[in-house]
Amino acid sequence: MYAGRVKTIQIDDFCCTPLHDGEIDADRANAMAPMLAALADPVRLRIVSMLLAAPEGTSCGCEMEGPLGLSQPTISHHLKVLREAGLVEGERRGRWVHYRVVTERLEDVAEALSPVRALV
Amino acid sequence: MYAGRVKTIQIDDFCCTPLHDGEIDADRANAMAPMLAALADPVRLRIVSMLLAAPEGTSCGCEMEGPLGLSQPTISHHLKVLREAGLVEGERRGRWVHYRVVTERLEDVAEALSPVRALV
DNA sequence: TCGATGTATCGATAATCGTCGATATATCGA
DNA sequence: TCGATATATCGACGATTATCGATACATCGA
Repeated sequence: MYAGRVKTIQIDDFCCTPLHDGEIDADRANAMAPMLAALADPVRLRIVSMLLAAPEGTSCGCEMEGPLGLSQPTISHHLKVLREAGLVEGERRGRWVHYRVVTERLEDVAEALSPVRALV
Repeated sequence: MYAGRVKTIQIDDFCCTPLHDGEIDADRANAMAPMLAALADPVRLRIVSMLLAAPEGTSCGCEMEGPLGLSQPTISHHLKVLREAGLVEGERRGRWVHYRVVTERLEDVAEALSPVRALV
């Protein structure tokens, strides 16, 4: 075996091998970020959790003002963010709009974040 | 909030049963939101994914400028956000800092977002 | 039709965020 | 010690965000 000569490089004179995209490339990252941003708020996390825990998985927005301690426009804003991220859906029933979590979307996010599954 | 009186209530004159906190109460929501916020950025998602895909699960920051197309201060900023969220750790090796994903933390986030597990 | 109630939108404000250039700090090789 | 390289911090800028009061829209009961 030759002793060295591959170049006069020191073995410590580089940091690491080149990086490449992993499971998540630029396009996927751009698609996922808005969903995570929609969840990255304490109020919206609680909304999602409350909806999941509601008797039939649905509730109207008017029930949320009390528990969350926020104004109606603010809650409407948060529901809109969640809706636009595809994480909840609203269905009008008379005066009220019943919201439910789109569990498939939520699962997708959870799945994408699971490093174990990403590595298997 | 109920629209009707508890007494002379019409069967259709209320929207739904009262809401309570689900799996995620206010404290937990406040604790989780920063972790999700750290992940709610395309650049940081790619950093995490690249680290997970790196040969030994680690890489120095200097390898990221090229693939991400961002300046060194910007990448350093994103790594700091991920560090402060507990999602990555950095270990100094000479001139370089080798970063790795704290997979346990990432699993925690994924777990908390999985509605199936939350309901079982 | 009218008044009451739930929801959405508008406009404003204070706070946060992503990005960069300039600069400081840390480590190595010479 | 000095110069080179990797990383962190600082200061600034434009963009986005969370929140609210005011207001518009939608639906119901009377």
